[in-house]
Order: sequence, then structure tokens, then C-alpha cells
Amino acid sequence: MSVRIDALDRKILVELQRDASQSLDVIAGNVGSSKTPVWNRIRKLREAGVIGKQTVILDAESLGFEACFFVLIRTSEHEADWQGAFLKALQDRPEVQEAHRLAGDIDYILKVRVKNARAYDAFYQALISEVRVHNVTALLSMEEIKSTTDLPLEG
Amino acid sequence: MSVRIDALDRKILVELQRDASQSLDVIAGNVGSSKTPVWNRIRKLREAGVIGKQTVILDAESLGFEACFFVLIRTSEHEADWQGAFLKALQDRPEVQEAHRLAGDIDYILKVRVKNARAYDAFYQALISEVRVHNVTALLSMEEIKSTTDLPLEG
DNA sequence: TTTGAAAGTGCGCGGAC
DNA sequence: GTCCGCGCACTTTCAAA
Repeated sequence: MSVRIDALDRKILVELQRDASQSLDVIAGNVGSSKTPVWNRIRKLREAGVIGKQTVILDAESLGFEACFFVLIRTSEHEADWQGAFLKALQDRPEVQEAHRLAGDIDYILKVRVKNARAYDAFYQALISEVRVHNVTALLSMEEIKSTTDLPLEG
Repeated sequence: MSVRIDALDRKILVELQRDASQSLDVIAGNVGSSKTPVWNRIRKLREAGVIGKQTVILDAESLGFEACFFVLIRTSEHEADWQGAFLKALQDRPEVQEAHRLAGDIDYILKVRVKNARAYDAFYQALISEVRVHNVTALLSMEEIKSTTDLPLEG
């Protein structure tokens, strides 16, 4: 399962994170190697699942997504079937961009991206009608100070 | 500044989000158009900043990033220079994947991705030595249930 | 605004080293 | 393993409808 990843692999990943549209030649130049080895390594990293999907980052605001909420959820239910239903509800809702199960007091945190506060309310009503949750706190983002998908691979 | 985005643009954006490595021909086929118009629209959307950077999503766990924290921050300082210093501190730290200024009780939320709990502590100590914060709560993620960068453009 | 075609570029794979 | 080179597919441009 675990993959051996050396310094050259990491350099390649850094380049791909930075700009996945770069040509093989350019990447090879930037990491101090040449096409074929770089290409083979990328292929292996893809097969191993280290490299996931290739995508573009869209500007949420230009597309009318002007509200972003972090939702803190406490529940009293901890059985497997409840958890399954909750998980499925989250997977099915595209406005949920992130969902984590937490350790401690709060059980789950969600990041929900919607067009406006009304759309959030619609999401919230739909969610609590599908699964029982004990307590919900919504934190409204006023400003996205930073947002990146890059992992700090240099360390 | 604002861009008019029609149904065809949205279809193209959906395709790009789904898989940015698709060839123009394939995208054109999927959205019911042909190469050149699709290409021109993509160019305009890029220039308008609607389409941001093209990247790959890497698997955090295979790369040794096994801890993810959501950090809730309260501060008593609200002056511009403090905010500037805080903002810069966050921008400079690559382990901070997201940072939002919030409305209400809690002032900021961060998403911090690190190799382990010790690395989080190092981050935390470094942060509070740079800027004064009143109160910090860290929520430890046990499981990433869902994670996507896709915006729900169909709605 | 779309179509089609033409030129340039990069990929993916074969070899040899 | 890395380097080199070829065929093919792709991107990007530019006419013309």
C-alpha cells in the first residue's frame, strides 16, 4: 500500500501542484531530469493513488457562490446505521465541500459553499430532516483569507 | 469585472472541474459544441479569473500528512496592523490550507494539515509567538469523510 | 459565433546506452 | 534506471462562412 517516494518524486509533485498544465519537458527541466523518467514516475504515482484527479480551481464569487459556512455538529447518535445515513447525506449534497469526523466535544465539521444565506438555510433544513443531529452551530465566513489545496511537500 | 456566464460556459466548467486533462475535442463533445468555441470560452474564462490554476489533488496520507486540525481563534485585537501581521503569518505558513475571517463569536477558522500532532504543536507555538491571540481551540480530524474543490454548478 | 483546416507543439513509446 | 528520436494526437491559430 505505502509507496516509496524519493526527493525527485516530491519535486515532480511540487511542480504538478503548482501548475498541472506544464509540459513534461518543462517539468523535467524544473526538477533536473528528462522526459521519460519523469513520465514513468508520474504514471506510477497516479496508479498508486498519490496523484488524484486533475482539476481547475474556479473562483467561487464570480460564479455566484457568495456564502461559505463552517458547520459544527454534535450528535447523540453514534450507531453505525445512523453514521452511514449521515455520511450518505453529506456525499449526496454537492454544497458540502468538506466533511470531517472529529475527536472530542464536537462530532463533525462541514464546510458548505452556497449562493447565499437562504440557500444555506435550505441545506440546513434538508439535512436535519434527513438525519437527527443534537446540536448545530454555523460559522459564517466573511472573508476567505487563504485557500489552497497544496500540500507543503518541501518539509 | 463581473462576467456573463451562460449555460454552455457552465457545462464547460463542470467538465474542467471533473477532469482538467480532457482534450478539447472530448470536452466539446461532452458539452455539445466543437473545439474552437469551447477553446475561446475557456480562454475568456481564464482571463476573467473565473478559471484559476490547474492543479492535481494529492493524497495527503500517502505523503505522510496524517493529521488535520480545524483551529478556532478568538482575538481581542482588531486593529488593521494586527490583522495585517496575522494575515501575513497565515499566508507564509504552507501548513495552513484554509483561513477564513468569521462573523460572530469566533473570529477566525483555519484548516491546518500537518504530518502529526507534534508538527501541529510546532505550528501553534510559532503562530502565537508571532501574533497575539486571545483564545485558540483545535479540533482534530479523525476521518476525512468528504473533500472536494468542485463547486455545484448545475443548480 | 461557428466551422474547418493548417502549422506548430507535446505526448507516449520505441529503441540504444 | 536515463537519454534520444520518431509517429501520432493534440492544441492553437487563422481564414471564411
